[in-house]
Amino acid sequence: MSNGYNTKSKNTIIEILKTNKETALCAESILEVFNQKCQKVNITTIYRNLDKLEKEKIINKFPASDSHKALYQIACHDLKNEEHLHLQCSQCGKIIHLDCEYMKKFIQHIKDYHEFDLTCDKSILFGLCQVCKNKNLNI
Amino acid sequence: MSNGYNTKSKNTIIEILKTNKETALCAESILEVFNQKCQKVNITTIYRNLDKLEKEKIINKFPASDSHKALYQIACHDLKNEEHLHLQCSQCGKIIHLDCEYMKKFIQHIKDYHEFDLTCDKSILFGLCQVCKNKNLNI
DNA sequence: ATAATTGCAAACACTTTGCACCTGT
DNA sequence: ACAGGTGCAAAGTGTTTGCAATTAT
Repeated sequence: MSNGYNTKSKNTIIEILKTNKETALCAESILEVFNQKCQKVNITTIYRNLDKLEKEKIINKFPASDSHKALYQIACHDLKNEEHLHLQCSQCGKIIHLDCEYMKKFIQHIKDYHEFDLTCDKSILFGLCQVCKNKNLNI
Repeated sequence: MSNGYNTKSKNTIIEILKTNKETALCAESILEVFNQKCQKVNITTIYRNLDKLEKEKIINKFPASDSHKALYQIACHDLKNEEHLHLQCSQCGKIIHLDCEYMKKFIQHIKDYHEFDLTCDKSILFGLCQVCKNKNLNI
């Protein structure tokens, strides 16, 4: 019934992910921020809390990608229950939530025409964001 | 200049991936087929050949997905150099190459409006294909 | 002949698990 | 009091690497 105890670790992780809404972080990065913020915590605790938070649908887990690390992000409730796709910059890790007509049409088209039901919250499209593109030009 | 020696392992792997065009396989699955087909080979050899074949652009590697394993597929030259997206059924592993107007419009829109350059050959959209959908209903 | 490929064992990185101890309710 | 959370060490999984032996050209 309950979602377990209300521990400091759990709350701190939520807090960290909330202040990093536009980025998806890996467990290790969350640990780093955690340890700067307050007392040291073990990576195991991070993983266990992330698992719980995912089950509670408070956060969203993107399975290991190019970097071989799973990425976590606070669940996006602005977009309600609407299915939407995510873009991730391979360079800086930033996640862009796609919420536009093109995306909706595209998903519907895949369903209708290709007879394929997308699992949006497990699907990430990789690429390069504007900021990194420009950064690369200046090198 | 050259692409190394022409070994049996390398050719067998290409052969296996060619007879599995519609699916993307992980290293372990390729090994299984390999060992049924002919003499035993080590998983290390599979990985090393896959790396080489990817560099030679003969195969396409999709970074670790939901299953935590990288998936490999013979490069799709039917669609020329045209960028296209891939759908993969989470259940049966089938890969669908998307080649339609909606997809092209969608990619262009992401580029123009969201200022994000997709890396199509690293991006997989997960979901459920028609066959598996029906299979699940009959259970 | 000699450069590339292979097998094996060990290393690696990320993640999970077992168990004794600690904390929240 | 006791269910649930934590730290530590160890194990697990997929992948890579070092090195000596083998194979392709």
